[in-house]
Amino acid sequence: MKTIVPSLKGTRDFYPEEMAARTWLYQKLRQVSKRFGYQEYEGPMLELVELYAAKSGEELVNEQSFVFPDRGGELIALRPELTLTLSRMVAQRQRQLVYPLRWWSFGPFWRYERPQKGRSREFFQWNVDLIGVDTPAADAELVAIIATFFKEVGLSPSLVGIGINDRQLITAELEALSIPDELRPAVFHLIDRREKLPPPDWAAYARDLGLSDTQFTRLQELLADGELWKKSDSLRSLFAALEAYGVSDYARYDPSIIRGLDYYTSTVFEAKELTGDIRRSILGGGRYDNLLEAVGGEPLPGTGFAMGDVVITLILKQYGCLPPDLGKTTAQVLVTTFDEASSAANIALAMELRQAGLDVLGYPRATPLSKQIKFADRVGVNYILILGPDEIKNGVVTLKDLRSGEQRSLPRSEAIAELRKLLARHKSS
RNA sequence: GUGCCAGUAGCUCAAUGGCAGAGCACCUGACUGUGGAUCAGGUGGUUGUGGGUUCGACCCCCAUCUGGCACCCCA
Repeated sequence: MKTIVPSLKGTRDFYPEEMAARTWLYQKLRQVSKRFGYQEYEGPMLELVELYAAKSGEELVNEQSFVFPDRGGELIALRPELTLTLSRMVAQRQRQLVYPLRWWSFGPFWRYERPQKGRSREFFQWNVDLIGVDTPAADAELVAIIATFFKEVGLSPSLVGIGINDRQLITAELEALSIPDELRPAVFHLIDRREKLPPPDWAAYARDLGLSDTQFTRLQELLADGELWKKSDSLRSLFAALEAYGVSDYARYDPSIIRGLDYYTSTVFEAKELTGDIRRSILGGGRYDNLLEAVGGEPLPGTGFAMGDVVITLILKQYGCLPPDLGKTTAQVLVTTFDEASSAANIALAMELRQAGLDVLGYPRATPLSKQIKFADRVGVNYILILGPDEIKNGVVTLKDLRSGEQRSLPRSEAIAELRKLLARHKSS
């Protein structure tokens, strides 16, 4: 074997089958986003590092981004997320945009992390944001979009769920426990770790942070309290709205959801697979009411979420939700090339079909029919047309259905209409 | 960035430190105007890469790359 220059760590090659899966996913996202009236947008893949500095979270920008100096010495980042780009784009036109603003996007992102199942260095992300309103109903709309998407791709509430919490609620509870403000980020992190660490380690971590025994006990009670949300006006409204949307079966209160990014101000949520072995979250999001100010705009509330393509694709594959014929050609017909003499007639026939709107493969060489039929079979075309000397003499074409194996000859002038009929029937069945 | 596990044909995997193999896939033929099934035959490898130990290395040692698991972080 010759040496092939390897692909870069953490990148993926999209062969036609994977590309078809990605496009399929994109179409689902697009459909759901549109259904809720969101508009598609896109930002640059390159941003100045300072856009992210201290707003996304130390680690994300300092350790987990691709950063390099450009020829002028400016520090450039391959975008690790979209929310700050979105905030900048909104801030730049803040006075002329119409609110509430609803935008969505699907594009590539990069994070310099150690690749693992469900995590690559280059990935695609669905971003959906609603800006200009700070109501629980706005958060509920986003959760409803997620639930609608799950339903649309065939993931039932028994397979995936959306956990919801409010950082303000937890903050208030921590204050009630006399946990000092400066300890809050650390305690948030502690809460975030609970399901990951064995209980003794978790307890040790809490002690190391300086929590007293009573504070620790109360914190555990908080996290076990499935009714805690009832103390929060906004969470009560949010869950009531989800009821109205008819998506309550996907959503549930989860006091341990905190999220890592620093810019979330109140509502936070996260979707996960409920039963399977994929532990990484499918998507995450929340409310970020200070972000516009942070990038130099006027204060403006916002809420949104992001879903990576890697985990969701694994899950869709696992549950057989992806269409089965993704690796197949999308061509509908193969026009064979019988021999050199009839080659021109075959090319002309193929072009006629294309002009009629059919997706048509030709065969760029005269070889035995057996080869061409085998090719059609393997590539996944269902119909083939044969136009050889006999057919040309009689003004007909031979149409073969590869699934049934049946074939018949029909007047050449009727070929298009007949194919359309067969394709329409096949599509509807 | 840390620790652990793995890497052999296109794929899934064998091979006590002693001749690199099987199944599937692929190609050819049985079948020169007809695919799938069956049968017969065939192609395919610098054992991830580079060093070392050894008479001899897929096997042991070191480094490195890639993937996976647990961290870290997060989509």
